Amino acid sequence: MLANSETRVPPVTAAALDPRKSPRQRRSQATVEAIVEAAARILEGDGPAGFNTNAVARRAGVSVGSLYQYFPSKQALVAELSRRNAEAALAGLAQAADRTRGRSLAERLRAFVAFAIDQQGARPRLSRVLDQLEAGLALETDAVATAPAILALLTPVLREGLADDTPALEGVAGDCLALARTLIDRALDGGDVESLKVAEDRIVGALTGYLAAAGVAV
Amino acid sequence: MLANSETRVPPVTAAALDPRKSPRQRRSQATVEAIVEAAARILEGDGPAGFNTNAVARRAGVSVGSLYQYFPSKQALVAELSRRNAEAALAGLAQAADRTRGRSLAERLRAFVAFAIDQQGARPRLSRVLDQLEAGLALETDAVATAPAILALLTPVLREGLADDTPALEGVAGDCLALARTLIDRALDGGDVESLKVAEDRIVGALTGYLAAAGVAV
Amino acid sequence: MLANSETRVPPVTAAALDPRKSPRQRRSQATVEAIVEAAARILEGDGPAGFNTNAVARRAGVSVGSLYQYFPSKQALVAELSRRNAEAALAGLAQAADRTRGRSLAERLRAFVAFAIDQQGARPRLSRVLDQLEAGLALETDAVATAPAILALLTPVLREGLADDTPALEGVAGDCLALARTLIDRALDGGDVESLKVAEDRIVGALTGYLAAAGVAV
Amino acid sequence: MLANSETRVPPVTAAALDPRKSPRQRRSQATVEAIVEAAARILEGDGPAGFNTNAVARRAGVSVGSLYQYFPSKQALVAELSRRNAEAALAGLAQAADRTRGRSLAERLRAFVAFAIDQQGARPRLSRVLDQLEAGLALETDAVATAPAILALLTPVLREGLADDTPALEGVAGDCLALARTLIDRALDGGDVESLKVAEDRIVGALTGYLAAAGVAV
DNA sequence: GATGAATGAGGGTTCATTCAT
DNA sequence: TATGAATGAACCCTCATTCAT
Repeated sequence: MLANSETRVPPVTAAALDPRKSPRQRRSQATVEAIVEAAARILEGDGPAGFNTNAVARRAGVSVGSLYQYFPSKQALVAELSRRNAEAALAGLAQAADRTRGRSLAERLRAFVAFAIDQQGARPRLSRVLDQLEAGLALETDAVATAPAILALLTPVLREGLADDTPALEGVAGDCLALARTLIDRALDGGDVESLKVAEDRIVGALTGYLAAAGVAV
Repeated sequence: MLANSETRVPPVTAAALDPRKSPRQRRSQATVEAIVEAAARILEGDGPAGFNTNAVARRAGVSVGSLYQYFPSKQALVAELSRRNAEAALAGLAQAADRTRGRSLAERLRAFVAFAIDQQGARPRLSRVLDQLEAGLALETDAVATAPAILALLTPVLREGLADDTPALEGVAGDCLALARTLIDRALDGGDVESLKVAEDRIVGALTGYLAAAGVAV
Repeated sequence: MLANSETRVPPVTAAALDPRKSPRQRRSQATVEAIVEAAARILEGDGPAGFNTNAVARRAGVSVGSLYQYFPSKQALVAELSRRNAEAALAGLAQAADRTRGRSLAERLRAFVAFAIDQQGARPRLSRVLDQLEAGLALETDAVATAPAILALLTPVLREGLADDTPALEGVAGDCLALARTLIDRALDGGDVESLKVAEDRIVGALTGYLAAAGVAV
Repeated sequence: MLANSETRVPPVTAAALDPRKSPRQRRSQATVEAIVEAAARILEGDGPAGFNTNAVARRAGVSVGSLYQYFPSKQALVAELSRRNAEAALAGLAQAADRTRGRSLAERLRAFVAFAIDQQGARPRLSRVLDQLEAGLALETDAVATAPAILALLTPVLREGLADDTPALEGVAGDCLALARTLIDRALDGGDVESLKVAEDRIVGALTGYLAAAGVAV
C-alpha cells in the first residue's frame, strides 16, 4: 500500500551495497546469476510492488539464505542490478564513442541516443523501474551515484564542442543523461516502434538545444 | 529495508484517491490542513521513508482516526498533495500564459520555466519526492495522470508555433513537461542560487531544441 | 476480516443492554425507530460485516451521538432488535395458542410453526443474522436469554400432552424452539416458496418425534 | 465491543482459505500443530472474542510471522479448524456406518448421533463456537460448505429408507445434520452427563419424525 | 437535545533478515 | 554452503465511543 520505498533505512554505507562476496565457484556464479535475473524479472513484471527478497529467492529457485549469502541486503541487490545496467550502458557508449571518433558532436550524440534507446528498449519496464529505484536510493545514499564512469566518458566528448577556454562542464553531462533517460522512458511508454525513430530525433534536438545554451557547440 | 514503494496496491480506482469528505466545519478544515502540511513536511524531511500514516498524524497533532476520516487511504493523501501541487502549477502557468499572450513562443516558454523553477524551488525536495511518488502511482494506476489540465493549457500554446497544418501534438507537451521537471529537479539539487538562472537558460534551450525537432517553430 | 464478534467486551451487565432512556417525545420516538430500522436493514444487506454504529447512524439519517443517546452501546442496539423480534414472535404465538385452544397438540404445533415460518420469512436474512448475533451475545452475556416469555408460553401448551404426573419440561420447550429456528432458517435459505409448505410438514414431524421421545404425547 | 463477526470480508475465494504451505520438515509440523491447538484453546476459552492472530501466535509460542507462513489469513485458520473437525466427524460417521451396515435405519441413526455427541462433547465449547464461525463464513463465502463429504456419506444411508422410487433427498441430509448439531449443542450446554443419554433419545426421535415426514421410513 | 469531529487501542498482515539444522 | 523456518518490528486501517460545540 504505497508502502514506503526505503523503509527503516539504517545508516547505509556505500560498502553495504557491494555484493557480499564474489562467487568463486562455478555453482555460486550460477546462483548469483539466477538471483539477479529473478530480481529483474520480478521488477519487470510487478514493479517495485512484489519485489521482495523472498519472492526473488523463490523465483530464482534458491533459498532466501542463499540470497543473503551473496547480497547483504535488498538494497545491495538493487545496486547490483543498477551496476549491471550502468556497465552495459558504459560499454555500449564507449563503443559508440570509439566508432564515431572524429565525427561531429551531433553525430556522436545521435549515436549515443540510438544506443540508449536500444538498450533501454530491450527491457523497457526494467529500465524505468530501476530509474525509479535508483532515484530512491540516491535520495538516501548517493551510493550508486549516477554511474560516474559514464559521466567520465561523456565529459571529454562534450569538451570537444567547447571553445578553447574551459568553462565548467560538471553537471552538463549529468543533465544530458537525465534528459535523455526521461525522454526515452516516455518514448518507450508510448509503445509503437516507429515512434522511437521520431523520439530519437527529438531527443537529439533537445540535447543540441541544451548544449548550445550551455556553451557547447554542436 | 528498501521496502517496496507502492506495495500490494489493490485495484485502485480513481475514486479511491479522492479525499473522503470535504470538511464542512471550521475545525475540520484546520485538521485537514494540518494533515496535509504534516505529510508534506515528512516527505521533505525523510523522503518516502518515514512517510507513514501514523507519523503523519502524530506530526499533525491529530489521531490516525482523524486522518482516515478525511483520506480513505495513504495513497489518497499523496494524491491530495499532488493535486495541490498540480493546481498551483496550473494557476501559475495559466497566469504566465496570460501575461505573455501575443509574445513569441520562446518568451512564453521562458516564462513557464521561470515560474516552474520558482514553484519547485519553494519546496524543492517535496517536489522531487512527489514526482517520484507520482511515478509510482502512475505505474500502477494512472489515476493521478500527469495533470491533464496542464497539458491542456500547454498544447494550444505550442500549437501557435505550428505551420498551418496540424501534425499530432500529443505527447509533445508531456515531453516538455517531463524534460523541464527533470532538469529543474537536478538544478535544485545543485544548490547555489545563481545556477538557477543558468539552468533556466539551458532548459529553455533544451525545450527549444526539442520543439524544433518536433516541428514546432520557436 | 473475520474480525471477532464481541471484541473487548467489558463486564456487560444486563442493564447495559437496555435502551438508555425511553423516548418520551414524539421526535425522539421517530429517531429511535429510524435507528432500529436502519440497523435491521444493514444487517439484512451486509450481514454482521458492515454493521457498525457509524453506518447505522448514517443510514438512519442521524448522528452517532444521537444513536448513543438512545442506545448505550452497540450491543444494546442488537439487544433491542432481538427484543422486538422476540416480542413479535410472542404476540403471534400467543394468538396462535389462543386460536387453537382446545385443539390437539399436533394442530397447535403446526399453527406455531406456520406462524414462525411466516414471521421469519418476512425478513429472512435478518432473522438468520440475528440468531447468529444472539448466539454470540449468549456466549458472552446470557443477557438476552432466549425470550423466556416465549418459553413460558410454550411450556404449558406442551404440558397438555403430558400424562398426569409432571416430569421435568425445562429444556424441552427451548429445544423445540431451537430446532424449529434451525430448520426454518435452512428452509428459507432454500429459496423457493412452495418448499416452505414441505418444510412445515417436516418441522412438525421433527417436533412430534422429539416430543414423543421426551414423553410428550402429540 | 461486539465488534463485527466477519468484518470487511473481501471476496474470499475458496483457495484463500487453504493452508498456505504444507510443512515439510518436522519442526514446522510441530509449529502448525501448535498454532492450530492454540487457536482451538483460545476459541474454547474466550470465544470469538480474543481470537486474534497475535493472541493465537503468542499462545502457540510462535511469532505471528510463522502463523502467516502457514495460514494466509485468519479465516484460513478457522477453515483449518473446521476442516479438522469435519474430518474427524467424517471418519467417525463412516466407521459408525460401517459398523452398522445392514441394521435398521433407526439403529444407524442412533449410532451416528451417539458418535456426534461423543465428538462434540470432547470439546463442547469449541464445537459450538466453530459452528458459529462457520455460519459466519458460510454467509459470506460458502467456501467451507458444510462438509459435503459428510452429506455424501449420509445421503445413501437415508436412501435405504426410501420406497423404490427416488424422491429428491437433497437438503434432507443437511437438515438432519443441522438439527442434530443444534440439539447436541444445547444438550452440551445443559451440563450434566446423564442428560446426554436422554438427549440422544430425543434427537433420534426428532430425526425419526423429520425423516418420516420427508418420506423416509425409519 | 443533536451533531459530527476526534480519539486511539486494536487487529490483520507483510517482509527484511537471521540462524539452527 | 544451502536451506527455509522463524522472527517481530512496522504499518495500514477500522470502529466503538466520547465530548466540545
